[in-house]
Amino acid sequence: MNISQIAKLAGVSPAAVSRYLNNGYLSEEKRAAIARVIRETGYTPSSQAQTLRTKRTKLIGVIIPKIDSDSISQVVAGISQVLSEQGYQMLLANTANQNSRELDYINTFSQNMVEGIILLGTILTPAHKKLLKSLKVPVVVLGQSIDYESCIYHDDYQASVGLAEYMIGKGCKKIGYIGVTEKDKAVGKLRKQGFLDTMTKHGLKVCESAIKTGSFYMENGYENTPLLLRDNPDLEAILCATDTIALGAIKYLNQNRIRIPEEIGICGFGNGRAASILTPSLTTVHFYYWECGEEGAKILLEKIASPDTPNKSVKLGFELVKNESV
Amino acid sequence: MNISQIAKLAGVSPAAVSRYLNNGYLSEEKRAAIARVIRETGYTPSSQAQTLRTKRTKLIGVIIPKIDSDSISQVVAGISQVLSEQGYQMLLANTANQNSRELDYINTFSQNMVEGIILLGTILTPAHKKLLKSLKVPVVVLGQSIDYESCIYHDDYQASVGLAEYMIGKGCKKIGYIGVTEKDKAVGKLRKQGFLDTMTKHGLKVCESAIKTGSFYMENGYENTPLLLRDNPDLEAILCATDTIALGAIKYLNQNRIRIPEEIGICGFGNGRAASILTPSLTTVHFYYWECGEEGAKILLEKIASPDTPNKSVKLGFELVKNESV
DNA sequence: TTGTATGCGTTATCAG
DNA sequence: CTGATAACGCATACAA
Repeated sequence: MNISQIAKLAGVSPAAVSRYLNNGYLSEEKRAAIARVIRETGYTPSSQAQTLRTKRTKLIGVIIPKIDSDSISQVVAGISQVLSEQGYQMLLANTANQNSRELDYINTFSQNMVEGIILLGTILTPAHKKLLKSLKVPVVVLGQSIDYESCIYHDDYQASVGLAEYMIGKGCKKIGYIGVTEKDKAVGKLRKQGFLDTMTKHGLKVCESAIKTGSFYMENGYENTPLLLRDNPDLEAILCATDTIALGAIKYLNQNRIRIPEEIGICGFGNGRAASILTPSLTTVHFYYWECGEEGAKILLEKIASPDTPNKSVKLGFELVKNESV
Repeated sequence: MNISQIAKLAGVSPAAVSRYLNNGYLSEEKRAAIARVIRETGYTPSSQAQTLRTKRTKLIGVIIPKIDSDSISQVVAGISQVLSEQGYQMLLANTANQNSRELDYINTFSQNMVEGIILLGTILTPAHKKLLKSLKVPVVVLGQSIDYESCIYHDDYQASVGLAEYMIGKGCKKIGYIGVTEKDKAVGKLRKQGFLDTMTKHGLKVCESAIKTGSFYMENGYENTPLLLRDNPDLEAILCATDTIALGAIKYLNQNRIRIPEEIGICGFGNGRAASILTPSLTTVHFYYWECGEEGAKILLEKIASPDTPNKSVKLGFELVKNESV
């Protein structure tokens, strides 16, 4: 069923039907006639053909490193809400932690298809910068601070300082750290730096063996905690770069009957669902993930509406969640 | 940049370029010439125009009730993997638990855009049935058993029987239940029925006040647990229809220093990330969520490839995760 | 206010 | 093997 068949049935020209669809000039009678035919036939215009003409797809590409993560799924939920309110659809691409696929998806998306791209950033390489700057479609990067595109990010450094101060305030002096690759500037580098700087400020040493690095998964915490304890028998607490890593650490400690926080204190980042349920509940920081997605989508839609809007970079706050694990 | 400009630059006809793009008949020299021009210009074909001709969008619509859920995000991850392997993109629609929006999205998707739809089912009404049966595009329903479309679902009933048997085997006689609306056949009705049937089979009574119903969120468990305890002072255990609900119950019990499992046993469904981390760890059943998404996507792609494939309905198994909470 | 004619970028047909 | 040409379904400039 296409526009000219409808026109024929309604006894008008295809152009009239098009005008009907787009609220153009039309007499009441014709309007009514067309309305009736469309209702009876259940006709809907082809969005492909519309796009071919108007160049508007109403599609936003969203690229994420993984979907089964508390924090990311919240960001996506925030994005999803704003987009659907504005009549946009979300094309979701999951790189499954294969960084190179980010570039592929950015390309695929930008070639055609989407009007804008939201990238949940992890490791942003020079190749990213080059590719992103070359795009015709607007981009917003979430979770990492960059200077060549609009971005929304969390105050990872200060959050880390906050947690470290809190741990030190609780009397911990010998604190270990389990993090992720520093190639991830937000989660890997800044959180670690905030910790180290705070320790230094208080005159506390952190030797090389008290710092471990691994993946974004629970295994990281589970496998590095015993190493940390082996290398630092007098360890009093562990700061983990994410709640998920902290969960892995807790799993190991529980299994080995090491009491939290009496023997070892634990902190994470992200305030995931499990944090408040655990016994003892996990001390962590709350980041505004949902808002991050929401705000990111809004900024992207603004950029689409007026392409010459200057880049914005928004730093979101955080809240210390002082629970019982330290 | 379009196909005829490329053709002009390469000194061939647009048709030749099209053939180049689609692996048609072409001499080596022309092929080389076209390849060079395409490389130099960075040309990519317009997927809209391609679609307009071929009717193929390479888009799959996926409709979910919420994104920030352990189980759902795993299903989506499974779907995502299969689709991307096959060169399909995923259009994700999040209804945010507004059931009516499911119908809207099914309509939007099916009108144009997508070649197939995956629906993560919750409450399937007669309106759903009518709409789904009227669609031209293939559909696969995940998580609910229905007879008019292909579906992949879990053995909710037997899983519930398994948990109930296990609890009874542990000596519990007075068991309460916190569930969700029975309009959700899989999670609401079957899980409850499996529990009730098993209790009856063992000659154990479950009075009305030992059964509570609420949302899919933690609040359900958190708010209904005290009611359950008030109405049934001699309660020995609670079976919760989801891990998330169980987490809410555990939160309440922890806050009120009611020991698990000594005073009250707890079970859930789903084997979410938190289950094994909790102390005591949560007894639950493992469902194959990732595989559910994977299998669903495969079946959908089969249906797209050969539209007259008969409907399939696949029941996935489960595994009892015997942890410490009961 | 209305209709005609044209083109968006591609692919399929068909004659060469 | 190749190229001209006609669709695909729609929106718009322009003429009426």
